[in-house]
Amino acid sequence: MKDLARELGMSVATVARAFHEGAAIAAETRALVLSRAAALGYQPNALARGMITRHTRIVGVVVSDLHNPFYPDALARLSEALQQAGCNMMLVTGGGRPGHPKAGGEMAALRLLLSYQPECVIILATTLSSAGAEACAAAGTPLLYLNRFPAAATAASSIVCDNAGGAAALTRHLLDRGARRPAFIGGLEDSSTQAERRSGFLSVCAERGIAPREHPAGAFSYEAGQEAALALLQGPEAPDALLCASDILALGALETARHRLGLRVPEALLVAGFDDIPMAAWPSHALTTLRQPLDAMLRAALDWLEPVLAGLPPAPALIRLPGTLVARGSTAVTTMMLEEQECPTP
Amino acid sequence: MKDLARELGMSVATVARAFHEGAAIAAETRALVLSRAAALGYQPNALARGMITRHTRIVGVVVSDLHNPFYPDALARLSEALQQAGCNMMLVTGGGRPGHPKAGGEMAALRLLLSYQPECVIILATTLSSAGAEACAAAGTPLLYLNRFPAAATAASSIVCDNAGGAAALTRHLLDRGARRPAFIGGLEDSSTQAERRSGFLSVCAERGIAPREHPAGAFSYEAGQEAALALLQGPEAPDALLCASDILALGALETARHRLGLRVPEALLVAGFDDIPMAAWPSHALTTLRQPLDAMLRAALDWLEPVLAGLPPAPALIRLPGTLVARGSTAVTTMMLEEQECPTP
DNA sequence: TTGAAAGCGCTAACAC
DNA sequence: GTGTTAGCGCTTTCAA
Repeated sequence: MKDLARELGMSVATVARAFHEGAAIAAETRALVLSRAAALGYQPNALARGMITRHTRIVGVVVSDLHNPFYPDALARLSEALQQAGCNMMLVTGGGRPGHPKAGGEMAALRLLLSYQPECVIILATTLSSAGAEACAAAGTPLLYLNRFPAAATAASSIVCDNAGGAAALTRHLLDRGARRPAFIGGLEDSSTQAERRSGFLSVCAERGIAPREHPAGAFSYEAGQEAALALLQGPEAPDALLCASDILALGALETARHRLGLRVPEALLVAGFDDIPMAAWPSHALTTLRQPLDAMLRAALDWLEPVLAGLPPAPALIRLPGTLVARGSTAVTTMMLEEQECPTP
Repeated sequence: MKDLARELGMSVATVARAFHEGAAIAAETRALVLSRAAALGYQPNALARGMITRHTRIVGVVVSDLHNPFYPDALARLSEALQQAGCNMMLVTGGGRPGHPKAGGEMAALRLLLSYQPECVIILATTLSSAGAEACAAAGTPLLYLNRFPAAATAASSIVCDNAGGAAALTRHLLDRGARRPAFIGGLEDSSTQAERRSGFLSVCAERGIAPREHPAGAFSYEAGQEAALALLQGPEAPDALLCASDILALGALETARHRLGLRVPEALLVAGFDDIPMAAWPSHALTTLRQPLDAMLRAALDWLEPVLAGLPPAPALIRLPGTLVARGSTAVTTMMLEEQECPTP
């Protein structure tokens, strides 16, 4: 910038003003500066700018599990939205469950992230313990949870799908289609998503007087779904319907039920998931699921972001948006089940 | 930092030194500073540090298509590797093909990224036209292509899978299993990946004296695979084998062939992909594919990164690593095909 | 509308 | 080992 100023015979201050929307500068001066800058490929240094203005236009994003296809999808949309808002995304990925060897690395990465003075941190994950929230609080960085409800202690904001309501709708759907021995396959033990979905399942079972079964798969992964299916579906009194805490779990269970245990879905077993990842719609799977309202969630996130980028304190929000039940072949009513329904228990 | 220095009765320089590995500072002084800093949740400002040292430890990453499951996978590993190297990742996502409405946004985002003075930019994508490379060159930022071979003009480095060799191996695999009318389903028109995979296919066809067929799907997506299958597989002289330029394409084609066209795979149609995304291994799909050597590619990327982070000019590399053919059910030899093979053309 | 000058938070010479 | 000083590239008062 100093070079540019010298070359154009102006002060650095004038050159700097050319790069600012509302600055007091003659239109022609600005045009001159900008054209010369473009020719040189010059751009103001965002680090230096950030130091002075105390606005970096960096948004930190923490994603725990890119292997669950829900997250790449959400991340892509979030990234697009941030780019449109003129922000830059710093990404931290964190492997696995808290207490896991990798969890430490995640915290270190978050701390490193915070040292770049991001405008805020968005946690797009079911994990990351409260330690992360504390670190953000200590740094004075606003925190938004997407798809996770914060622990009671934190002052963070949160935007989630109505997990309990969605799971309840799915459970009713399963029961209405003739399920008599439904089971819930849980995901990551200490995630709010899992807890809420489970409670939706349990409450509908209670309401209908059905004994709930469940299996803690321990993770939101295809492999966990496989293991859960193997553990649950063998033996005489096996479940006749599975509500899985996420689609990727459901697909692992579904594939295992069909191809390893030889169970027909939906004839002998109903399966439902949660999220509506792209693979759920593939005809081989045709997985009934609850579609998360991603668009609405991101819109809410951007609304939350607006004051934060303007330097104002964020409006602490706890937003819960309803999803949509998407019924597909994995819970289709077959003739066999209709007959069962007509003459329930002997 | 000033506050900390005052509180501890030291100069800012001493406090600063506590945060640097090799700095000349007494062990006890350092311990004192670090413990007080930890208590306050203080961390040095990375922006200020970056300005002086001219090392930001920011690595820019451009990903074009998070909807293709290959990329989240690669991104997750890259991110982990970068975090381990003490770097922070700035992510730019870019929608679609060049010339597309979104392509402009991608360039704007890249320019914004460059203004944060990243140590380098890694392009994890088949797209992003040479304009991106020029912008990096103008900014003096080293550029590494992962999974894309650069245009002749650029000075950028590149790490790719041996696409031509892999596609050739797959083509031989298909022909050895009895394919007589193989077709290639291409992806994004102007990507090097697509061009190299296509050339591998064509050269083996030529070598074996087989007339190649092909269909330009126009994108590396499930939907493009669906459309390609519909366009190719109807009519009397339809292909009996598909080599798809990527797994996600192949899965779109495979699902459509089976569920919409009623074709049996592998009995009536062989299908192979490229990449080895997780879904390829799911039993419903059991897709034969060529596994990209992601681990080796990332290792090579880190080797390339090392001098760059040290401030040295990067060793311009054009690294091509061999993949592994993974044979699965979608190209299994069936009795029917064996018979065909035993008495080829009447 | 422009220029001069101060300073954001930190590091790196250089003295001591 | 530690303090002093200058300055990274920019924005932003304040005067002109």
